[in-house]
Amino acid sequence: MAWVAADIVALTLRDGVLSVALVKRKPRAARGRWALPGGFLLPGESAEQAAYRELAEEGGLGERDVRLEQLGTYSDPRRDVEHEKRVISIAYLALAANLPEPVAGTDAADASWVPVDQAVGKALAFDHTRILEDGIERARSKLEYSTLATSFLDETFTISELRSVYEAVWGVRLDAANFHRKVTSTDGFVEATGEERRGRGRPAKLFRAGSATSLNPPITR
Amino acid sequence: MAWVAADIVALTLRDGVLSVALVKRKPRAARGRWALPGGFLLPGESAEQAAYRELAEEGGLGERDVRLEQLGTYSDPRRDVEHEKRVISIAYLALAANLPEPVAGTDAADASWVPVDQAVGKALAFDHTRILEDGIERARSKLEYSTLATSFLDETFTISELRSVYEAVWGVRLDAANFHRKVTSTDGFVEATGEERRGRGRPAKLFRAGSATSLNPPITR
DNA sequence: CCAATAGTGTCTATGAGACACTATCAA
DNA sequence: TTGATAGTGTCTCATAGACACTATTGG
Repeated sequence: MAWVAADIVALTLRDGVLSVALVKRKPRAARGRWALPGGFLLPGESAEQAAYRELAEEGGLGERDVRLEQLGTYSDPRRDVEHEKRVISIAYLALAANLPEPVAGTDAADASWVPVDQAVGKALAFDHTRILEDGIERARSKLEYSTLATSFLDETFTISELRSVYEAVWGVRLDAANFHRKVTSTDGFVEATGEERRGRGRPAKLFRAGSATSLNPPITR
Repeated sequence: MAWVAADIVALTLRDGVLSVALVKRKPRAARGRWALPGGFLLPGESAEQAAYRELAEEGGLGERDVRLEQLGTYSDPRRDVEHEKRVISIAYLALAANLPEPVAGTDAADASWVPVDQAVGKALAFDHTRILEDGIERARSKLEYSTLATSFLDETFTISELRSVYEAVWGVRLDAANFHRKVTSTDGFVEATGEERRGRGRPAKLFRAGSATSLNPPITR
């Protein structure tokens, strides 16, 4: 018998920096420490439903705004010695665009977006640093062979914005010319809307996410 | 509060056919139905430890013989209506070579290897058909970009044997010449032992698994 | 005009796949 | 010798990446 929690690695880009939602805990266990948002499953609720519920409570996000994917389950009996009962955590990866500042719900004294480089350096509660690292690595590798990158963007976006997702998550520079050709020539990755966006320089065509979910060939890191 | 089980999709090649270990259940819930091997976590035991314990009990396998990888956690509240309490399952994928016939342990009236095509057609207990399908798909896709295929083979093997793993798991024919070149020219995938194996035809050089775990570029399906 | 950003052309090197060919054994 | 299996050579086509170039805007 164990308590089952759903915890969430919620990633977004803030000013071009990959950031994760963290909350300052209010419950007795690990009170006052920074942790991933999450909470226990309610009776009759699946872990995925619990994750969506937590996202709605702490971030005001509906199912349409966010892509959720199961990351893994953490069940080491020593992972959470501060609870009286055994706790296992089903971790989810959530990606979304322009997430609002998270709100401190009933279980949190504070909540905010933290650049991932800083977040992995913080001493997070329980084994959340490990979960966070696994989530970042999952996001990095899924960019290669899936269309996940578009989840970080609004419904319409330019190719430059899509490229900057890759550059922010991977921490590399990509050749703009080759990236443009590759993305637009991959069937189902993006589709043109016919609109344009003006700024400094030549106006950029706008695209929306296509129907494909996996990329073949992949975008190489 | 929930009961937590570890269930295992244990795959091996039997006469060139991808097969999965199934047990006929003896416990009250779903008694007499075919299911994946598995069982509840003991106090103080992680899910991974529980999975290894079940493999040892039902297959006589040590940690060295098998590669274990977490597949996912299944937590739908209706996934297991036959139990009185809620049960969630942490599923593992296990790959091994030449597995012995599984033995019926305390929780099983019978146990055997079943070709995966037959197994997905059986009405397995709970949501085990879904878990099995996820496990097969995971194995198929991991062959592409990891060195997982060598887990299906003995410590030393020929390139033809390695190729037949891909052919059995993917259900395709691969060009022997190109496969040989690709595998031997990928750093760290296989390393020659200097030995040979004789049979009909030209003797085949023997190899063992190299130190690499990920394949770049991948083997394409 | 210039700076900035978007997007195209083009060359090269690499690698996948087709398939002809050579090598080495058992029977 | 023949048939079977292992392994190499070689050609073609596709594509990734480098980078020069053109296109279109704001200031």
